Amino acid sequence: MSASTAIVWFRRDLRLADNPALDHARKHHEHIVPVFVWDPEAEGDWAPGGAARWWLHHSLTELAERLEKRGSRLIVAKGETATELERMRQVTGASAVYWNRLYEPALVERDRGLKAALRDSGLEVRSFNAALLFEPWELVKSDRSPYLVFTPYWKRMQKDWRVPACCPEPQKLAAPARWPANAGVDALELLPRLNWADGFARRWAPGELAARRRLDSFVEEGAAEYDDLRNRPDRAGTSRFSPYLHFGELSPRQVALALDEAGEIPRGKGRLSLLRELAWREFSWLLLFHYPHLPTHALKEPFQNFPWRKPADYQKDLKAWQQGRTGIPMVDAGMRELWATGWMHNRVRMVVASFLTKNLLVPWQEGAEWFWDTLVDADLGNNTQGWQWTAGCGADAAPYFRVFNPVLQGEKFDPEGRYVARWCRELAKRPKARIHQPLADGERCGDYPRPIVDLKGSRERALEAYQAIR
DNA sequence: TGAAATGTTGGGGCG
DNA sequence: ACGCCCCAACATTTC
Repeated sequence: MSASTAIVWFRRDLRLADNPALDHARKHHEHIVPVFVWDPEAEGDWAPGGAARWWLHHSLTELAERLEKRGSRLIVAKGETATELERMRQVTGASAVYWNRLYEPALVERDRGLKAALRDSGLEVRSFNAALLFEPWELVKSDRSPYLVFTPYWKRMQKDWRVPACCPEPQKLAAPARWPANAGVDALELLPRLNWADGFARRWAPGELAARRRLDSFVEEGAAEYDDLRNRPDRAGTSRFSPYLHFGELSPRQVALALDEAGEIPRGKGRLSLLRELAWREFSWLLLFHYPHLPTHALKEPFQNFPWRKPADYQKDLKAWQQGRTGIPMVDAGMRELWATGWMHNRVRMVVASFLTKNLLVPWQEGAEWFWDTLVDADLGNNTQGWQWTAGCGADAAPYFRVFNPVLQGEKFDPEGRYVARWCRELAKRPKARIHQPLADGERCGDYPRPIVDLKGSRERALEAYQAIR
């Protein structure tokens, strides 16, 4: 081991365990400089939204504490990444920069340029995989083109499956001779100015330690019932891993390894079900990597001609949807849960997305943008692919004529109406049997709004719109 | 990871 | 006992 210094550039790999860039630095260098650079301009239209910034603030704060406990620091900077890294390199005399890869199209390009520039200036630069079980270029069809249908992709992943290896968490990180200036996390001003995020803290504990607790309790308690309960928004049946995975406080390798190591009994059928969900995540990133225009453009070409309504026509409906005031109980419950907690149950995401794109004929990009700003787990791969899947214009998407009926979905997955009653308090005193129904003519229930569209009529309108591009 | 319309089957009530 | 009808339950087709 040489007495050299390495910069470890943290991005969305905000953990110490199973962090290959950090692990590599620790093995090959004496001194480590952990760095985070806030450079939202580099992310183009997809810099973290409001809810994600709240999460990021707390996650960085915790990471800084954890590093301090190990004799190190998190150097936080704000500005153009290349400039900041160069400045830190000069102060510390670092000879290497390491990071874990990101796959957003804008960042892939930025990082490629950065890597070349840093190497030209004489630094050793290496990047690693910390975010995915398989790289987007690893699992492709034999002609090297990406999979466009999930099932064959999933089969392929199972065929190539290997129990993942995780690198260890360092207990001690040697400080450099000289630390660069540290702006600190607060200087990034990531917290919302108003008290919007107060409810987030009641629901969520960001950070690596909480992530690991979540994983442990899932393996011990959640996994066995996951297969049965994951579609039930009225029960705590999902993994709730999504924000931890997005920020890299938890790696998919750690999840898969924990499930592989757990015995048959505690994990039940949950192991394969959860791995399947991880596979969807991988599939989403694969698509985005190979089709960089996906966040704004439908994968299926004919959808360029889809007769979406125009902004002037749908603005009011979009607002009602965002505020959870559509008059459709299941939809409003979901949108209110999102606003209050920065998260929405996946089943309900599909319901509200189907409602926006099909019943309201609002372009899916509007929904994707709203989710981007309000979800703590907003993730360009998952969000893009989820919206395109629901809108019917993506890879292996639900055919356009699959229109979710929010009343039936509610009756099926929230059978006692407890989810709706929780988020739409006005409806809590309604007879259980009718709780998922929109208000009937003349019926009143507090100030709960009348339905902004007729479900049957708008469904037919959506099917007619589909005829236009067939 | 749909919903609704349409088709089929079979049990039971009834003359 | 038998044919007829009704309709729930399930299956298939269509969007």
